[in-house]
Amino acid sequence: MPELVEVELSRRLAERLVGRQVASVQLHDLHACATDPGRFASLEGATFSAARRRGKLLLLDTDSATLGMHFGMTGRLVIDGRPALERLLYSPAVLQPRWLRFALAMTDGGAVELHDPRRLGRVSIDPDEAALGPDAASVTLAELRTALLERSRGIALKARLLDQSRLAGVGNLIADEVLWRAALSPERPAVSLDDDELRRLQRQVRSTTSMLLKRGGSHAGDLMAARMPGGLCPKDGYPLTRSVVGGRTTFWCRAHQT
DNA sequence: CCGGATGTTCACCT
DNA sequence: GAGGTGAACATCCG
Repeated sequence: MPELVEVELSRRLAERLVGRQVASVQLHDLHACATDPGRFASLEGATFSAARRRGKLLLLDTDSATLGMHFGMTGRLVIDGRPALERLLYSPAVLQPRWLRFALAMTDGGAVELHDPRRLGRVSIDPDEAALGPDAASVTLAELRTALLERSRGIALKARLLDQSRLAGVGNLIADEVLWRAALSPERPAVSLDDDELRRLQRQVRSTTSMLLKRGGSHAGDLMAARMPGGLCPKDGYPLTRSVVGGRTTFWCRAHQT
C-alpha cells in the first residue's frame, strides 16, 4: 500500500543519489519493466540530478533519462542497503532475495534496489507525468474542484479521490482517513459537494497527508486502528460501516459522515 | 489444506 | 464517454 506518504519517504531516501553515477542496470524481472527493457541501458553511465515525486510515482532524474518507479502494493525501495520503509503493511517484513526485481549498481559501490513480493511494482524510462492529476499534498481548492466535478455524473466521491488521473497520490487508506476527518460520506456523488464541503475536503486532503507523513505511514491514521470488523468510530463510538465503494473496501461512520 | 482477503492498475464490458 | 467489474500479482490468515 505505498501511497503518497510512503513514496515521499522513499523520495527523501533517494536524495542521497544526487550527484552519483550509475555503473550498470540489472533487470532481474522483465515483468517489472513498464518500458521496453532495452531503454534502461540509457541509464548506464548517467548521473542523478534530482529525486522528485508526483502522487505515487517516484521520479529519479539523470543527465540522460528519468527513471520512474511505481511500487504497486508491496514494492519497497532499498538504497545502499537501507530500506526506505522499515515496515510496510501487507508486505512481509524480511526481504527475500527472490523478490529483487530491479537494481542499479553505482560506480561508488552503492546500489538502488526495488524489492517486491507481489510483482505489482513497475520501473519505467521517461514516464508520462502528465497522465497524473495534481499531487494531493499540495492540491489547491480550484484544482480539487476540477478533479472532482469536471466530467462527472454520479460517481462516488471516494472513487473520484482514488482516480490518479484526477488527483495523484491518494490510495485506499488515505481516502478513508480523509473522508472520515472531513465528515463526508464516501458514497456521496462527487458532484453533490457544495463549496463549503469542497473547502473542508481540500483542507483535510492536505493536512491528513502531512500528518501521516509525520507519523510515518498511511497506516498511521486515527481511523486505521478501528478499520476492522466490529470497529467503532474513534470520534463518536458509533459502529463503523464496512462496504465496497469504487470497488474498494471502505470503512466509514454513518453517524457523522454525511 | 484451501478459500478469501488484501491494494493498485489496466483491460474489457455496458 | 462515463463508470463498473474483474484479472493479475503473491502472501497471509482463519
